[in-house]
Amino acid sequence: MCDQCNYENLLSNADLVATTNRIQVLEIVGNNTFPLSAGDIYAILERTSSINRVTVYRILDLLVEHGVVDRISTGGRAFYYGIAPNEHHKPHPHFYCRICGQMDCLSPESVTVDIAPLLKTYPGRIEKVEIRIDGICKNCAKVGKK
Amino acid sequence: MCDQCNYENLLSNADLVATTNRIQVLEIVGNNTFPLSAGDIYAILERTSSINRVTVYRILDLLVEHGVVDRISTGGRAFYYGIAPNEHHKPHPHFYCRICGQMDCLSPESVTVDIAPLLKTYPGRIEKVEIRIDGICKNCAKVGKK
DNA sequence: ATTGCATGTGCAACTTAATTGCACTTATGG
DNA sequence: CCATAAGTGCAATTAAGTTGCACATGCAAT
Ligand SMILES: [Mn+2]
Ligand SMILES: [Mn+2]
Ligand SMILES: [Zn+2]
Ligand SMILES: [Zn+2]
Repeated sequence: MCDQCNYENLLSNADLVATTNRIQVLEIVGNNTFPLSAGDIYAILERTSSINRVTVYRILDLLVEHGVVDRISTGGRAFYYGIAPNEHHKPHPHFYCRICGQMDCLSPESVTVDIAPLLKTYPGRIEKVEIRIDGICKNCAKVGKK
Repeated sequence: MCDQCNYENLLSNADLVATTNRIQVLEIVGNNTFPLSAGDIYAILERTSSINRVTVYRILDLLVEHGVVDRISTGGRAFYYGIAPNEHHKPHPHFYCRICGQMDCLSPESVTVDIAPLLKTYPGRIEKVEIRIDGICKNCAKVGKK
């Protein structure tokens, strides 16, 4: 297991004390193969822990602020969270199903982007490029809900 | 003024009765050079009209559903709305300032995207590709808020 | 003209996701 | 041990959007 996959290291590398709550939140985000909402994360945690809902929000904010976790917008009302891009985890687009709310990670190669022209001309500070595909996932398409 | 720039035509072409309220909402969205939130749109409208807040939300939903208006997600909590892509209005990315919440339309050429590989392999239905750049706009960068 | 119906709108109440204020707890250095 | 800061819990609040239901308006069939 590499340094980047050890959640305690990920936290301390980001100048964050590795508290039990933080580790647990980060484990859920990191072990999941697709991004989850704060509500999803809390629902999973509360089965085994007595962590407070607000603490989950605060930890997620903190992890986003320190670049450990990525806050991903959806076609819906809640944010989703996934491990932030790093050397072991290339930036990649996501697919959001407008029926079931499930978010998929797409391979970095599935969509190619070039923001060079923007970088040359944009007068503000660019911090993040988010690419999201919206539609209906395989499962929901099968069920035939249009 | 072309057909696509006449808002009453835009509505009837989308099989929507051109009521005063719908025209007014569409005018605000269409005449603006950058996307606005439902709250922004309502704030502008209520100065001169007695339209209800809920009606604004319902009209925006309807316009999105009929492909007249585009619902754009941000790095923040509210959706923004702009004229949907059409032959006079190419799809383009947006910039969202995390400080002031202002959203800019970027030129279609500023970012190039190729989703061909995804289209070949993705098993669900793809309805929309959204590209959003987050960061700090020129004005807010100047003020020096980090 | 009167009725019936569908569409459009207004208003109050509600929901969801997230945030805030403040108190309590835990960890750490002196 | 104490002082302080960091971390957490809980209740209340907010922001954005949604829902239910009543009223209004337009139009077609009688
Ligand atoms: Mn991902
Ligand atoms: Mn635009
Ligand atoms: Zn789905
Ligand atoms: Zn700004």
